[in-house]
Amino acid sequence: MEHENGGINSQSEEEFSDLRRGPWTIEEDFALINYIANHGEGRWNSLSRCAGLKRTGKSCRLRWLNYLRPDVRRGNITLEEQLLILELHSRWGNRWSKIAQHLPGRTDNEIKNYWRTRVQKHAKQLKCDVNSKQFKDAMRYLWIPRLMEKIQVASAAEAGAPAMTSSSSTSSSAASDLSKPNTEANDHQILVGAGGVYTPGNSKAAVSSDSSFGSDPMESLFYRDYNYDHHFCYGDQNMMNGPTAYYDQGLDLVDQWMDGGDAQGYFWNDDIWFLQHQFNTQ
DNA sequence: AAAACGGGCAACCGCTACGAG
DNA sequence: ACTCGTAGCGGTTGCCCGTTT
Repeated sequence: MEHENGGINSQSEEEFSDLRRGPWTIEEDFALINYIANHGEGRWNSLSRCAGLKRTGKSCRLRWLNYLRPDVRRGNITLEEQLLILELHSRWGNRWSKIAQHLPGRTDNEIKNYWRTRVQKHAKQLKCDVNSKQFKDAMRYLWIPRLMEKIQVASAAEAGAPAMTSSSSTSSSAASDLSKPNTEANDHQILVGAGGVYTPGNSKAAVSSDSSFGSDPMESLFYRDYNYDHHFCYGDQNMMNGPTAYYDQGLDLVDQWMDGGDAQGYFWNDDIWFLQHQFNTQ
């Protein structure tokens, strides 16, 4: 591919006759780190020149922000982070930078890649579009509650308490209760992982339709955002049809999972068993 | 053993927003 | 009001590497 940097900021960059592209070398990384350590970041075009790097300012900025920055976190996306990503994406869509602001140390690029490689893969395997109502409902009512339960179980196990499992729990499974046809409880309750029943009346935090977060996004997730009346609908008119509509679609989804489910995914694989169990034992 | 394939991820590209002059 | 330089965003590309055939 020919080099065609047509952006406004390309003029000074064009002065370089031999701009480097592609993967960064250790030497380049050190040069960038050392320069920023001594002079700070910003003014990326001049920074690149002064640091002796034959890279565009853009490239330097990206390398620093996504890889070299001291506080950047790399590696496995935790369950909590997965939950946040799913929830925030359902709220904001592909606003990767905005989503990344709520995951300290994670970059927009990493979150974007996670979404594309993991989440979209599952949608593909379910033979539905990642933006389809079907898939979004699956996320909201099956995947997210399941993730929350896993987080609760993990934290309980970490604290030495006997963990509640999907099969042994009587009241902890969001999916199991949500999967039941139209009941009074389902109209007004969202089960928060293994932590018990959440209703609009027992919110631990003020229930608000405000789309912004408080200081702790995770707290918002657990105690505020899983309020059916105020948040789960997200203005989605179809969801106003209530749990019965959800139930029918949930069954459809589970059928799809059984037919063509993922055999590799981490929690997804586990969830196939979980979902099968939930829908077979009701 | 080697080629083909596919997933994951770093890096690039095009574009917009914004502030300074 | 306009131009220019810069920062930042989201989409896309292409490479690397593990797995499968």
